[in-house]
Amino acid sequence: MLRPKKHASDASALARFKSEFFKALAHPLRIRIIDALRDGEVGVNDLCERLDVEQSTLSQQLAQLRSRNIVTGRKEGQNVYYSIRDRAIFRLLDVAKEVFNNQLINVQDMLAQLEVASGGPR
Amino acid sequence: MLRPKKHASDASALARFKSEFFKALAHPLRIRIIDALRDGEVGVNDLCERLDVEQSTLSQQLAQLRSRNIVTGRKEGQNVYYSIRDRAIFRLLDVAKEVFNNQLINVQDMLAQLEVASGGPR
DNA sequence: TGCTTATATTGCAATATTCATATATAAAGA
DNA sequence: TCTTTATATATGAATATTGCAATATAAGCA
Repeated sequence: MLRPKKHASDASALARFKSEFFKALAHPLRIRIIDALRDGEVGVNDLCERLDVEQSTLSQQLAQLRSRNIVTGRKEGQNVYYSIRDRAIFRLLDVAKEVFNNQLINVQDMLAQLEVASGGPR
Repeated sequence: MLRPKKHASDASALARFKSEFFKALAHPLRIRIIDALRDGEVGVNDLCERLDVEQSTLSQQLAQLRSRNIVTGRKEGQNVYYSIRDRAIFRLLDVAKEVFNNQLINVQDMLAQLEVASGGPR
């Protein structure tokens, strides 16, 4: 063993944190929220209509993105405007898109693949 | 509405697929597996020892990475050697690290933050 | 103060994920 | 063939995540 287990906690801790971060991106609605914030801050009300989801559902997902420091909310009067904290996030999404493109499949195939991967339609 | 709902399925489908992809990275062990494959293919047996996990647990997580086209396994005799399909994955991890660095916190703080974000230690 | 609008949070049932044990499969050797 | 070794898969219990409905909070207005 190069490193005794007692000293491996750092690498493992980093892995835990990284995975927490990716978890923030591991939900369709959260991806759509981030995409909706590409061009700057958007109000919750606006988001709710654009994404066509329940208000409480949106608020919950926003809370997750907040707790992972991905978005930040600015309160103005009764409204709250959300924006992305670090635009490097978009690069992350773009690199991800690149990985998809490398796989040379289109969205239709992606969906079919999705269903295979998850053992059939839910 | 700019786009009627019936035509929004593509963006939503892409979001679903992206989130599936990030789900693959949303687990500490899977991150560690990917990291372990940075320098080329590694046998399952070797991985199992390096990562210090149950054989079946490792095999299950490898199956997830396989089903999402992130790794591929090459069988040689009784052994199976895994490798990363597309090295763009590593760029993804590197950009993620950059996001962490932008937050200007160290691993210790990350862990503390983890516990707050998840509502306390598990 | 009471009313309305915007957002957040709580409670809870449904669903999904994880991990270990046990079992299956497949290759190699005796 | 029987045995061993390597890997994969099935089963099931524990845990985590999700999304809706209901409720709370907070700001602005009558």
